[in-house]
Amino acid sequence: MARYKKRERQELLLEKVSTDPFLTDEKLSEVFEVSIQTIRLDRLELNIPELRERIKHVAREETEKIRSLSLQEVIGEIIDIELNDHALSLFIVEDGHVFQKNKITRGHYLFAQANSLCVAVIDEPLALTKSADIEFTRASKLGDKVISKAVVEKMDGHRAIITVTSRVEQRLVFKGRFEMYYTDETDEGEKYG
Amino acid sequence: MARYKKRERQELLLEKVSTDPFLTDEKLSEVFEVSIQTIRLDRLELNIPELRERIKHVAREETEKIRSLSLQEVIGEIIDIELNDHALSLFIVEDGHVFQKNKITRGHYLFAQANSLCVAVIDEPLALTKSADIEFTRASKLGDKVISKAVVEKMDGHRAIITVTSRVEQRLVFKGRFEMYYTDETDEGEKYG
DNA sequence: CTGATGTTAGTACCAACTACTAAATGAGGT
DNA sequence: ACCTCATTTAGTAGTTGGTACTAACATCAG
Repeated sequence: MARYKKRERQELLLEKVSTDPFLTDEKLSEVFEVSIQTIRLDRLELNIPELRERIKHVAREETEKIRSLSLQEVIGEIIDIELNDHALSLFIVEDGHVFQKNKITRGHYLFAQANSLCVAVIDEPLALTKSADIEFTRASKLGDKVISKAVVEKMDGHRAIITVTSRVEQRLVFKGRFEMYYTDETDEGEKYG
Repeated sequence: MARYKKRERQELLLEKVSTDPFLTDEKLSEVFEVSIQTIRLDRLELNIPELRERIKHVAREETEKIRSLSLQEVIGEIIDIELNDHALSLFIVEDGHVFQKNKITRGHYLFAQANSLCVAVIDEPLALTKSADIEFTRASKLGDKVISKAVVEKMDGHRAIITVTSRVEQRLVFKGRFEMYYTDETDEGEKYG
């Protein structure tokens, strides 16, 4: 392992640090077979913060991601809404949403966007999906911006019919017809899921 | 704000630190109006690690959570599978999967379990959901163990029909009929999503 | 050979600690 | 009021993983 020249080492350093932020300067100096000072100069030039700052950063970032990925009320970001009438949301397909092999979006994320949009558009304390007919008309892929539109067709008593269409650059990727159950009693829930 | 007595202070300390792990001993000593040494004695007695260790811990823990919640290939754990015939999976409803208000499972997680089971049961390089008719028959809740069963009804050419039923303690919570598109060409994907 | 670029050494200093000793302050109990 | 034990505070030395700075090498190209 002949030592790298500056340029090369710095590129590898960036990569190393971003894949494993838990490396001290000392460890890095061993990996690259240079002195600690060299590593520090490199970090200075590349604006890589010190170990503790890096860790703090991932800790904060990840806690936020957790909230936005798993605890969020809605998959996708709502960009327009008229309660009990219609709603629009944007969902950007990221790495975790696709099949690794071919980068095609997993169907259930498109469904999740549509489903949570239906829940959101209904202006009642409790709204649950009762049934749905759905169709995936085209494959969407990593990086796509999926715009989903929900239109409330009918509301009577405790039942709403909503049609959803999702498009990437005007082209339909998903459509569905959702039957929702809703009520103003907050703690029902022994009926549907 | 009269200062607390030891017992009380230590309980509050545990709570404080777990809700916000980014607090230094100095900040904590200000909050509780005691000296830094007192805080350190408390941490010693309660086995609370120092700031840096706490941060390191959340940073590592959270990165794992991310992977298990968002990047997993299958929602739920496959417990039995006979390719092109049938498959069973178990999905335990956790905090991130339910509505906070009433702890009812969001529909799209049940759909995700069924959908990913359908993808898994088909023994071909590429399998995509083309359409589905689904029904949520009962509400499932936080802590429920949902067993999903997929049965391949028919396979011809590039099309498979799969019926899925999901139950919590024998009681049906979800059922669906999935139409899947599949092919042995790895990089198709311009058809469905 | 000289100069620029790159690398290493070394010092002083910092935050946020641990580990330890020792002194001051309570709060009761009799 | 006095003694006592628990609690709190103070202070010192040492650690990790750094920053910031100065100064001394090393390497190579023209």
